[in-house]
Amino acid sequence: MVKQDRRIRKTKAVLKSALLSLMAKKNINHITVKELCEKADINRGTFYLHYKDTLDLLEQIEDEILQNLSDYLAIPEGEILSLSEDNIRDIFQFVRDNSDFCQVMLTEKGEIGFVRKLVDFLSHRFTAYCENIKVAEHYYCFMIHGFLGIIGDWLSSGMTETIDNMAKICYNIISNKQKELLI
Amino acid sequence: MVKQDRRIRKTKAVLKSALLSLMAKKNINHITVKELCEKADINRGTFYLHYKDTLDLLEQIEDEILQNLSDYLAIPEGEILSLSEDNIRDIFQFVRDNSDFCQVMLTEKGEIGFVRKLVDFLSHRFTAYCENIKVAEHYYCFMIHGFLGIIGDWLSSGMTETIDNMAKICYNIISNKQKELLI
DNA sequence: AAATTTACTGAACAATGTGTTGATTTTTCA
DNA sequence: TGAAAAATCAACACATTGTTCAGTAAATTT
Repeated sequence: MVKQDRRIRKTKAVLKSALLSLMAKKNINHITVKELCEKADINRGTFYLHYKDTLDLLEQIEDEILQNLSDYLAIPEGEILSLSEDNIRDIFQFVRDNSDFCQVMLTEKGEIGFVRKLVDFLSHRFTAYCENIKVAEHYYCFMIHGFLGIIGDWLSSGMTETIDNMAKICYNIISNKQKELLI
Repeated sequence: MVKQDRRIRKTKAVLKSALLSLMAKKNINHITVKELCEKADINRGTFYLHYKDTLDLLEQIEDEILQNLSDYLAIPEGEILSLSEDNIRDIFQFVRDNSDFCQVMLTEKGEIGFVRKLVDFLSHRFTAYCENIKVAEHYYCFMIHGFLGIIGDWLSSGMTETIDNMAKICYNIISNKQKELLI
């Protein structure tokens, strides 16, 4: 993909940050193109040059974040990851590095469509090593939703716990280390 | 709460089913009061007699379903439930009995606010029996999100698996019965 | 550095949806 | 059946939408 004109990059960036800032305060349903453009200090016509509506903008932001996560995890072609403590820690790190976005999208302010996209993404990268595929699918569905649930809680509570602690807690739940879990 | 006028009950019922039917096809953002009322064959003024906007209607539907779930689980005052296989089965049964609502609200069409409400609801009824409160909270957050994730998948795939099977799979994951899980 | 291309602006526009009103009709329920 | 409550209908001022077009500013190319 060829590099975009600097003006376009700038326009998209301010619209992105304006939308996230508005979404922190109100539901996406109640955000109009008009107020978004006023917040971003962008002509309304310019918005329509790039996006269909606010939801279209939101979806492009989502896709961008997923691409960044994909680059960040940097999985060699064809390989798959396990839910190791290191990998879990990496994901917590990514969430904190993108907390402006994640704080909005993975908590009560967010949009269920993105959670679904994220689940699909993670499901395809973290795969089971057991033979019974059917149960394995359910198993990973469960683990990834549980993992994302904890991430959501961590974000909602202002990310006060350390990343190391959170990764340890998650890993212990996933690998069922009950003893370590209850200490 | 005193029984409502039959006309009001009827109005609310048609609006509810019209909204769910529209939400199955398009995002709540793109549903206007006008088209909702046309679908429900209700005067637009009548809608505003009862609701502020479409989101207000949706939230009232959500609260009603949560109340029904609460009645259905019928927990004696002050008691708490465990994530037993029976309790899990009951919840699957409730989801199937209310599949018109759940199919919309617990899959990609849904609204994240309801998932959050449901997590809070379930978290308060299913509580840990270990002393370390902090970890217990995370533990139950994880388990309930995982559980709801599987329910969402089950709904998305048309509820083909039997309730007994789903309950068994969930229970085995939660109680970490790896052997049964992999059979 | 000049020329060319591209993006943004500002203003206007018709079209559509919103939220409310008041008078009238219909339905409920006691 | 008669009083009360709810739904209807039409109308309204208002806001947002999505598009257009001529003019301006900024970026890229040569």
